[in-house]
Amino acid sequence: MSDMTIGALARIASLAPSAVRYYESQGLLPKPARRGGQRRYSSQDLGRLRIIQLALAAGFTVAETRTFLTGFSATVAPAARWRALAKRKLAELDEQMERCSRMKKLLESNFHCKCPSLANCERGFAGERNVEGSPCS
Amino acid sequence: MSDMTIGALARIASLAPSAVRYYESQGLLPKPARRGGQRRYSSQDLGRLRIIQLALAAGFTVAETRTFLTGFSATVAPAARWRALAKRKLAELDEQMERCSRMKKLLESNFHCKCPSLANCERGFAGERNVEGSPCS
DNA sequence: CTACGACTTAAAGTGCGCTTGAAGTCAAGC
DNA sequence: GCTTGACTTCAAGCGCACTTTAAGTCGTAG
Repeated sequence: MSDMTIGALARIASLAPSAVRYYESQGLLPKPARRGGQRRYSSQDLGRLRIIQLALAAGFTVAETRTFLTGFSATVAPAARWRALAKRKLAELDEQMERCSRMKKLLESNFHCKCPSLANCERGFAGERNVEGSPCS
Repeated sequence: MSDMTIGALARIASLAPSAVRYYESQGLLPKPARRGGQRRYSSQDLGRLRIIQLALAAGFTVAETRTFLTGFSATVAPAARWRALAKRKLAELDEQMERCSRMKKLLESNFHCKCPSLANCERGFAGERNVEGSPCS
């Protein structure tokens, strides 16, 4: 599992080698050991990469992700700032899940009627009455 | 509620007038009536705008959102295609909620220990052992 | 009449998260 | 020795969702 090239690591994580280099350039991944000028990665690096992928997929920016991975090294109270950011992001994640849930409901409410679009049939959307001409059953 | 200018509509929806014009240019909003050359919006337009905002916030692209709003007008089986896309997006929304949930757990697991970063303290992350030197309690 | 603020257009610019291109290096196989 | 393929760097390019800029129009108040 250890001592992977960037190509091998990228294949396992299902992303492009260029993305891995980009993460390194942005301080998300540490500068790895090299052999013959080429980067070599361990399974620990893979673990870290998976955290990065999860964070980015969950909507974190590269800067936020870096902060969570590396902390606030330059401040007087790094842990306190970390917790403050974490708290904010936890709230944002809740909001995002709520939005996804609402969008799901909107889609589902239209899925089982005859309307081929949300524009004609808006039943299920908060407070909206059916638009005239909607083929809603 | 009806007969709003673009500025009024944008203020209510908490976005920039330029964003509303952009949505119109992308076919998300219909071309509104005009008075003295200026766009006038109804509360129905506001309803549609709120759907757009929800869809985009939930991770839909502009093109996907347009499809859900306007349907597939040029195909032989619009409703069938609409349903196929809706089904795919419902699955994607589930995945996104799952990712958010996993990220929340990762953040929470680190929130209550002494680590000021995820890099040092990775407890709670699937399969990961504590990194040596981690101040994890 | 003039000044003001909010609107209009089309085109160019921005920020983010990468990707691509060009030119070069390295190790293995024939 | 030479080719091959995967790697290297750095800079430029891309797609998306807007935003900004420049120059102009409209309706109201003074």
